[in-house]
Amino acid sequence: MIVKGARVLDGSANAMMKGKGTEDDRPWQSYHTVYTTAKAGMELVDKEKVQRVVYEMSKGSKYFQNEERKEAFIKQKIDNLRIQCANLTQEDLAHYQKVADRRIVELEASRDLSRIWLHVDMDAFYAAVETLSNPTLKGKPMAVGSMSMLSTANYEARKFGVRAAMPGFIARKLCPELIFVPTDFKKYTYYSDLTRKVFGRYDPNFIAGSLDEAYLDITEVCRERNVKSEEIAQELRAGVYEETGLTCSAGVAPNRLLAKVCSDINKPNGQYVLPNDRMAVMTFVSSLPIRKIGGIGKVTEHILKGVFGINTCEQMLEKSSYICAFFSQSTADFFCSVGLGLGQTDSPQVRFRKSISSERTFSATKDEVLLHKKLEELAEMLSADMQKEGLSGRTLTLKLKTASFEVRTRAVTLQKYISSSEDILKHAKKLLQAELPISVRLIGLRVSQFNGDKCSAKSDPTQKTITNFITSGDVNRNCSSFPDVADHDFVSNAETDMSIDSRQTGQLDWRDPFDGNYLSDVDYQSCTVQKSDGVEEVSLSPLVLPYITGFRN
DNA sequence: GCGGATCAC
DNA sequence: TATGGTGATCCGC
Ligand SMILES: Nc1ccn([C@H]2C[C@H](O)[C@@H](COP(=O)(O)OP(=O)(O)OP(=O)(O)O)O2)c(=O)n1
Ligand SMILES: [Mg+2]
Repeated sequence: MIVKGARVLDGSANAMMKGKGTEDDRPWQSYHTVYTTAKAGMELVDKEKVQRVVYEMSKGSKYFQNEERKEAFIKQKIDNLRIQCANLTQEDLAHYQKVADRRIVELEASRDLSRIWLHVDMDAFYAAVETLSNPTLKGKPMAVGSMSMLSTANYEARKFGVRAAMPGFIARKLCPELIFVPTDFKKYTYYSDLTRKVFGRYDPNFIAGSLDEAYLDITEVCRERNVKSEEIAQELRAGVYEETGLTCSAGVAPNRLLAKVCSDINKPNGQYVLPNDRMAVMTFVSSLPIRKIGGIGKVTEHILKGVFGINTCEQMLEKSSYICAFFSQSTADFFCSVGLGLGQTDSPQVRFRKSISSERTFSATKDEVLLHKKLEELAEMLSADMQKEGLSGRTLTLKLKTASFEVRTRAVTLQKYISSSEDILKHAKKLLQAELPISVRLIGLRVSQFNGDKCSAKSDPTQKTITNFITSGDVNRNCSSFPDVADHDFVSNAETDMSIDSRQTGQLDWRDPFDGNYLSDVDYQSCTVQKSDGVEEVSLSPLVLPYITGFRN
C-alpha cells in the first residue's frame, strides 16, 4: 500500500526543494507570481529575468507579504493532503477506483460529438483598439492601464514579459520604453458591438463572454452551407477584420471547454480546429497541461500537481481514484470530464445576474470620516446601478481590504428588499461600524438575493427561463461545475464596466467557473460490502475521509 | 445564511 | 508612490 502515496510524495515538491540553495541564492524562484501561465505572445520571454524583476520590485511590500502568507497557507494545505493521501489503504484505493471507473463510464456515455463549437477571442483587445485610434502606437510596446495596474499589453510589450494584471511600475522596469494608454471602455464597447454583429451572422444565438470573446455553435452553418468548420473560422475572422480592423483568434472543437483551449493555440491572428472525433479529442487532451483548462487556476494547479502529481489532463484519469477520494462529486466529475475532453455542448442556458456590486481602492486610511465618505459614495453608485436595472435585494455585503491586503466580508440579510442609497448606506454603516477601528485600502458593497429571484427553483420573472440546471432529481452530473460561459443576448450589454484605473467602464461577462474549495470532507465508501470485489454495486454512503484542511487561520 | 477562497477577464 | 473591478461558485460552518 502506501507505495502509491509515497510515489506521489517523491514526484513533486521534493524535487523542487533539492538542488543547491534555491531558497537562499535565488529567492525569486520560490515566489510564485500570478504571471505563471504561458500567455500567448510570451513564449520567447526570459522568464527567469521577469520573475527576478517582479520579485525585486515586490519584495517587502505589503502586497508581497500578503502573497507570501497566502502561499504558505496553500503549501500547508498541500502537505496535509499528501499525508492523507499516503494514509489511504489499499482497500480505500480499491474502493475509490471502483467509484471512479463507474463515473468515468457514465461520463463517457454522455459524450456528444454532434455539435461544432467555435470560440473566438480578440487579440490584445484593449490594446488593439487603442492602436486603431492612434496608429503611431503600431509596432511599439504599449499597455493599457496605469502605473498601478495594467489591463492588457500588446504583443510587442509581451516580449518583455509585460502582461495583463501587472502593475504598471513593474512593467516599466521590464520595458522602459513601454507606452501607457489609459483605459477607455466606451471605445472597447463600441468595437465589441461591431464584432458581435459579425458573430451573429454565423450563430444568432451566440454566447457572449466578456467584451472580447464569444462562443458560437456553428453546427448549422457548416451543415447548411456544406463547408468545413475551418472555412467558417477563416471567414468569420476575415469578417471581423473587415468590420473593425482588429484581428482575432478562433478555436473549433466539439464542446465549449475545448474550443476555448483551441482558440489560444495559434493566437494571435490564428485558428485551430479539433475535429469531432473521439480519438482526436483524447489525443489532444492527453498531453494538455491542466492549467490550460478554464476553471483550473494557479492554486488548483499547485494542489493537483503537488499532491497527486497531476500535470496533464490525461493524468486526471490515471489518478481518478484519488480524485474521487478527495474531492466532492461535482468537482471529481469536472476533473474526470477534463481527462475525457468533455465539455458543454448545449446552447440555451441564460443566466441572470445574482449580485451587483461596487468597490473602490484608495490609499489606505483609518480616518473614519473619510471611510464614511467613501461608503456613502459607494452606496450612491451601487444604488444608481441597481436602478438602471430595476433591482432590489435583501442581502447586503460589505467588503474591506485592510492595509495589509487581507480581505474581509460582512453581510446582513434583511426582511425587506432595498435599493435606495439611503437604505444601503444605513445598513452598510452598521456593518462598517462593527469593524472599526481599522485601516483599509478598499471598500466594496454588494447586494444580492434580488426581489424576483427564485430561491430554490430557478425560473426567473425577468423573462427567459433557465432551462436546465440541477433540475429535478438527477443530482449533480456535469451540471454547474463546468466552467463555461453563459450570457446570451448581448443586447443591453454595453456599459457599466470597470476599468483598472479607476473609472467606470462596463463589462458584462459572466462565466461560471466551478472552482471554489472543492476539497471534499466526506466521501463515499461501501458501507457494507467490505471487499467482495464482485460486481456488487457499492452504495455510496458518506464516509468521513481525511478532511485535511480546516485550518483557517 | 455567512465568510473565506478561487477563478476569469 | 504604486498591485484593479465585477460577478460567480464552492466549501465548511
Ligand atoms: N486580468 C485581466 C485580463 C484581461 N482584462 C481585459 C483586457 C483585455 O484586453 C480583455 C480581454 O482579455 P484577454 O484575456 O482575452 O486578453 P487580450 O485580449 O488582451 O489578449 P489575448 O487574448 O490576445 O491574449 O480583458 C482585464 O481587464 N484584466
Ligand atoms: Mg483576447
